[in-house]
Amino acid sequence: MQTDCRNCPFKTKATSMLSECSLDQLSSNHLELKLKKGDSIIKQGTYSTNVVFLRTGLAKIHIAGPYTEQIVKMVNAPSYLGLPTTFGSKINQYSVTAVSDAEVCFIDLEVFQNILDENKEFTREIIQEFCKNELESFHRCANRTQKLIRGNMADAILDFADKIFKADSFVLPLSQVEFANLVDTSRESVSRVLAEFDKDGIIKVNGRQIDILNKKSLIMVSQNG
Amino acid sequence: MQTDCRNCPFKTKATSMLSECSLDQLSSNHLELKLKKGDSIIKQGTYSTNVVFLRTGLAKIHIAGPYTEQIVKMVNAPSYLGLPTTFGSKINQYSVTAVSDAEVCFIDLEVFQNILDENKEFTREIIQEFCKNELESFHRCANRTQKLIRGNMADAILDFADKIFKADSFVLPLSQVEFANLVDTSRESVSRVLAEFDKDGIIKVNGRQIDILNKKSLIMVSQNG
DNA sequence: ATTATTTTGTGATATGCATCACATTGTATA
DNA sequence: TATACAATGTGATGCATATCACAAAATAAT
Repeated sequence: MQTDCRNCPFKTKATSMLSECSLDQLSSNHLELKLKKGDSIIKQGTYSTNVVFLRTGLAKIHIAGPYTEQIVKMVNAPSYLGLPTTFGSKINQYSVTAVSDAEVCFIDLEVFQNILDENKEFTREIIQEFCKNELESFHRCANRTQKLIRGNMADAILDFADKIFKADSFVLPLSQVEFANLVDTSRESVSRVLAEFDKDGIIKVNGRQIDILNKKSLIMVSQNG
Repeated sequence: MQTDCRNCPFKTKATSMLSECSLDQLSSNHLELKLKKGDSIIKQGTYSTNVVFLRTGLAKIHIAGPYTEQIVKMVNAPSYLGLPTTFGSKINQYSVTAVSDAEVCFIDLEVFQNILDENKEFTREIIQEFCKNELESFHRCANRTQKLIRGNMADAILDFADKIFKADSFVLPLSQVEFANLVDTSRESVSRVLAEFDKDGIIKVNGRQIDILNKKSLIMVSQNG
């Protein structure tokens, strides 16, 4: 597909400053796709030389662990996906799946690399992104294993509210099984703890609709393990 | 301290290809230090605008979790430390401490940024490094929480052997408390499981001296949770 | 050498949560 | 509209492992 990236309304800050030359190269070397909820964006174990730009929508990054599928991260647009894979082994080390309808652009790695080489601002933004991710994963590592399930679930709910939806009412984009895989627990515990939170008046649960009623309590729970 | 980085024997691949100009800049803008085991390299919560190049030695990256200190990663030389902090908030988000004698260079962030801007090869190497780290943290995330303690301890021992020491006999650079913080368990469990592994003839434990006797068994254990 | 302090070994107990089992509801499919 | 299948709710049970409590050993300090 041939779209002019100059007019892409989903550019990140740094992409807006790409040189004309780079924008041209990008325009003529990317494949734009509209995806539906549940569609696979990157498949673990398959070969790939593309970087994926998530223009719109929400996705989950997940890995086949030794026993179950583990969701390691939720990502919302705009964001670049698949860099670790393409810069590394070329075999995807994880899967990415849309959990909402989404639009993505597949960019050839070589083109992406050229753009990096020729646009310092863009490179900085990418590196910053990596830095942020690394810190996040450190914190996740330090939290997840020390807190009890209630704490981790509170964290996850707060993350959805603050980082993903930027609202205290939202529809969970995950089933309880997926939620469990994100929070490192069992499906049953997710069900039970959600019910507890509801009973305690911290959140209101209605199917997958979640309304945070008492954010302070939720934060308290997240801090008490 | 004024040393000529041109002759530094600890350069990484890409650093060897830095432009003359960049090497000059680096030479006249870094502080070289010799550290002893236990010395702090980066302190969580303090302000910093330095990137640290770990020339020689072994370090641990650790974070104050909600309850205990958590070791999120072991790093051996040569390696750059502190990038996520300096590119992000300038307040160190984690601590780094030498667990062996070590040599480090403190490089001003501005200088480091200039070098990134002017040396594509170097930038690529740094990005590759980030990619590798991200993958590692994903895998850690997917493993740690699904495996039982025996599996995680086997993993950690294999990591030390393969990634850190590149030998099947080594002296653990960590106390049992630290080891526990690395593996997300209690000090007591570390003691017990090490004794078990020894009893089963998988490894030989002598104080902190570890000899892997049966690597296949160890790998088996690591895979069975 | 002697004392103090940290590190390690090991039993007994308590508990958070996974697992199993099945009922119930909700949602696609024919 | 009926039927199949997926997602959820909820009790009962078992188990891995954290925690507690000391003893023993090793290391550091005086």
